[in-house]
Amino acid sequence: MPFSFEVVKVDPSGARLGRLTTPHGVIETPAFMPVGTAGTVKAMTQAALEELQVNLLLANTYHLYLRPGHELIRRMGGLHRFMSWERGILTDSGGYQVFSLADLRKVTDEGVRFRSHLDGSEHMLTPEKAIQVQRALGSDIGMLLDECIEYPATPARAASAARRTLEWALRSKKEIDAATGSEANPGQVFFAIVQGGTFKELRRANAAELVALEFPGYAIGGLAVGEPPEISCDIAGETTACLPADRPRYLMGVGKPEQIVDYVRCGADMMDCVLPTRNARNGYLYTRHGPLHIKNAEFMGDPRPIDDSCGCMVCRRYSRAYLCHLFRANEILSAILNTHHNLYFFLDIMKAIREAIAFGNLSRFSSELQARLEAGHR
RNA sequence: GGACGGGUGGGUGAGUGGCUAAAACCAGCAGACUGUAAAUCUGCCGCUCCUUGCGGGCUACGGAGGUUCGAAUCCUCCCCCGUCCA
Repeated sequence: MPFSFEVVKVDPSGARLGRLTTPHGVIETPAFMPVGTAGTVKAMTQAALEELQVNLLLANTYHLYLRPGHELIRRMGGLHRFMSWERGILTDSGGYQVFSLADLRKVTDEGVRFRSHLDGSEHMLTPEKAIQVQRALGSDIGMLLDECIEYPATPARAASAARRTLEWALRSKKEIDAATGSEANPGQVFFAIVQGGTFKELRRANAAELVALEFPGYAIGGLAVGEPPEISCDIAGETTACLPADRPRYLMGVGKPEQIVDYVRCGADMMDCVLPTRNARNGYLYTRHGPLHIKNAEFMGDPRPIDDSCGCMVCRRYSRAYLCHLFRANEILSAILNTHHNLYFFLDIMKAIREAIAFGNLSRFSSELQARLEAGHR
C-alpha cells in the first residue's frame, strides 16, 4: 500500500474528515497519535494499544538513534518488527529535542550537535542524517529535521529558525530523492515542518516556501511551547490556511482535551501529545467533567469509577479508591491503568470529533464538550 | 549489680553553646506537566494571632533541676532502650 491521503468531508469550520493510507494500514483522520518515544508507549503493551484501536503512533528518531541505535533496529528488521507493531508509525525527527534538550545541544547551519543525555557522548544530527536514521527505522511517516524554538522568541530568532528549517528542508529533499526507489521500505514518506514562532507573516512565508517543495504532508511545529493557547490556535489556523488542501496536516505536540477540537477546527488532521501518557503516570486523570488528581485524599474511599460515563476497561472495572491506592503504593499497575484510561479518553474525543464532522454537528459537539470540561470537577 | 552506647518534630535520622521551629529522606497535603532527559518536578508540612510579613506570640530535641547573656548541644539526678560483663 503506497502512501495516500483523501479528504472525505470538510466541515464549515474548516475541520476535515479524512483517510490516511500508509504501508501499515489506513488511519481515519483527524487522528490522535499516542507518543511512544523509545519504541514503546510507556506502560502500554502493543496488544492494549491495538485494543484501543490505535492505528498510528509516534516514535522518536533521536532517542532511538541513541538507544538502541538505528542500525541495530535495521538489522532487527525495522522498527515495526522490532517492537512488534504492524500498524502505522510516525517518527519525529529530533527537532523537538533541539528545544527540549536546549542545554545539551548547539545548533548550526550544518545541523545540531547533541551531547547525549545518556552517556555524555557527542552526536551530530543533520537533516540528511535524520532522513537516514528514519529510513533505517522504517517508519511509515518520517519528519524532516527542524529547529523548534522556545516561547517567547524575538521575530529575528523566529525568522532565523524558520529560514534554517527551510534550508534543512531543501537538503532533506535532496537526501530523500537521492535514495528513492532503492529502499527496503518504499512506502515511507516524509513531512516537512513549518516554523515561524508566533508570527503570522513568518508562518505564511515559511509554509509557502515549504509547499513549493512538494511534500506529501506538512506539519506545524513550534507550538504549545509555553505560549497562551489562543495564540497557538491563531497561528495554527493561519498556517493551515497556507497548506494544500489535499495533503495531511500534522499539528505537532498538542494538545489538552479542550484544545483538540479547536485544532481540528483549524484544519489539523493529525496530532500527538504526551499529556495523556505522562499525566497518567503522574496521577492526573481526565474525565468528561474535568481532571482529577487520583492521589488526592478525597479519593481514598471513593467507590466510583474515574468517570462514570467512560466506557474504558479501567472505568468498567476499577474504583477511584483502588486507583488511588495503587498510585500511593507506587505500584506499576497504577501507571498501566491510568495510561489506559487517559489514552482511551483522548482517542475517544477524537473519535467523537470524527463522528461529529461526519454528522455535520461539530460546532454543537465542540461547545458542549467545552462547557463540560470547563464546568469543573466531578 | 557493673561497663559502654543511645533517647531529636508522624517515621528514619543529621545536628555537640548563638547563624535552629531544628538538615536530609520518607510519610502527609496540594499543584504543575502539550512533536517525553519525566513512575518526574514544584510548593506546603509544631500550634496560634494578625494590618499575611525575610511579621508577632506560644510550645518543642526522654523527665526534673542547674551552669550561661544564650542550651537539643555543658553539669547533676531520675526514667526508659540497646549491647556486653557479672
